[in-house]
Amino acid sequence: MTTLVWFRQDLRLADNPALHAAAERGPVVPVYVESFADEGEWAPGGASRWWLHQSLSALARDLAHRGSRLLVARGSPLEVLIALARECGATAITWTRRYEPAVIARDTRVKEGLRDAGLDAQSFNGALLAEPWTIANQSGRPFQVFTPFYKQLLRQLEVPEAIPAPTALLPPAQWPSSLPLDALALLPRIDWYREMAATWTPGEAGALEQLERFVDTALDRYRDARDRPAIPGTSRLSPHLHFGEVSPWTIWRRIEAAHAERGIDRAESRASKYFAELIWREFSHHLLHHFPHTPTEPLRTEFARFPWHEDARALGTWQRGRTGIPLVDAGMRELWATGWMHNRVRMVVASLLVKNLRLDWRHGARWFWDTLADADLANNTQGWQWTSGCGADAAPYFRIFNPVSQGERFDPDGAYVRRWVPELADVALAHIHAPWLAPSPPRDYPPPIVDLKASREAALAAYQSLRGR
DNA sequence: TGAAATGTTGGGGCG
DNA sequence: ACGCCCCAACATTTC
Repeated sequence: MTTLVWFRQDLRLADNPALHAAAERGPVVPVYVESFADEGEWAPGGASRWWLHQSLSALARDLAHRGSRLLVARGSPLEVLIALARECGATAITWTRRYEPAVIARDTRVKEGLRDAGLDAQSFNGALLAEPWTIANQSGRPFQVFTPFYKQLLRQLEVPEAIPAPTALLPPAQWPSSLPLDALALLPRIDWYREMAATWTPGEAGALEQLERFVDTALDRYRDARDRPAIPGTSRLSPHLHFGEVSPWTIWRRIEAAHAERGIDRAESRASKYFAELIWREFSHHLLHHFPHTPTEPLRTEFARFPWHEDARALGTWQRGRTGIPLVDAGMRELWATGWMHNRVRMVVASLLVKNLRLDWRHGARWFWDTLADADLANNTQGWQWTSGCGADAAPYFRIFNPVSQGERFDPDGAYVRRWVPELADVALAHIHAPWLAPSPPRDYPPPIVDLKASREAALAAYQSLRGR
């Protein structure tokens, strides 16, 4: 029996239940269908499209090494898949589930349509440790606070056996026609991605390499080093995870094995900070599934009438990394150059935007969507609502980061700021996070866009106005 | 995964 | 020896 494998955000061969199920039954026809129109306003942004191009091209190579191919098409998945199935005599289709509201609606229609057409359509979980509908609190409702969600997930966690990558894939009797990958025009016409290309290796091999690098060089000191943006103390797996180049289970098993080798007992292993971060990703998907309006609406409804400012100039200054606040500008420039920003710095730049500048969090979420290679609707929505204080288990609104003291705490030698803000290369360490206080501030670096103390107080007052009613 | 203001404690200098 | 003050360090409260 020939099976189409519809690749989406599971761009890997190992630990891929949809591919495995197909390969067990006979010939496999792997296919990617560009159908961004179905994703509406959350079609992939520029950085994500660059990554997707690289990742698809890596997947095509990996498939070729196993005697197979990656077919590329664009348009309505239902029509494309039915046509391809006819062309190559496939009778079944498998894929890995996604959780974005628009995609769920689309996939439901696709599954019905395929079955109406007499095809065997089957979807699998290949992206989450626990799918959103498998976890509920005592009263059967979704969790809205992280810690009880985290504990419940750990309680019911059962690590499945790894599924090895198939060593060979049977080709169909006849390969259907395919577009060349370039026809999807995922790469920008202007070459702005040089630094991204130098920073990342998209694709399954790159993902597994990065996992090994993390385990070898950063896992042991993760708890403290993960907050230091100047050093590679985080996993840097987020874009790989978003595109499914590595499964969360592969990561989980690898970390558990490393802990075991290093004499860390099971309880301590389970309690590790890195696992908690993986489970934040699960929590984000849980929230997006149960509260599908949250990409555009605050979960806490009173925030619908929060007095946001509208200031296109300030937004542009923040986006370009010209706020005059070193840690913020460093982060925004790291994002622009590499398609990624250290998580500690994401919280700081977000706090400045929504609290000190008091711009609507949706402007920030939109900018991150277009510039992050790891842009993920669940994580991005959750992260912005958390910072803004309008989400589930959110930082209270009055929790306002001071980018100067955050810089002093987490970039104590100024290395991160100096790396991304070259105008500050010669500023003394004492003033690196607040150069406007230096005896002679650098001339080519702007003064701060806001007074941190005054804007903090104004933000608190705005928050009070919500509570007063 | 906050910061700043306010309160408390205790060591040490000093008359 | 003692009380007093200062202030750093820490804890608590507030936003």
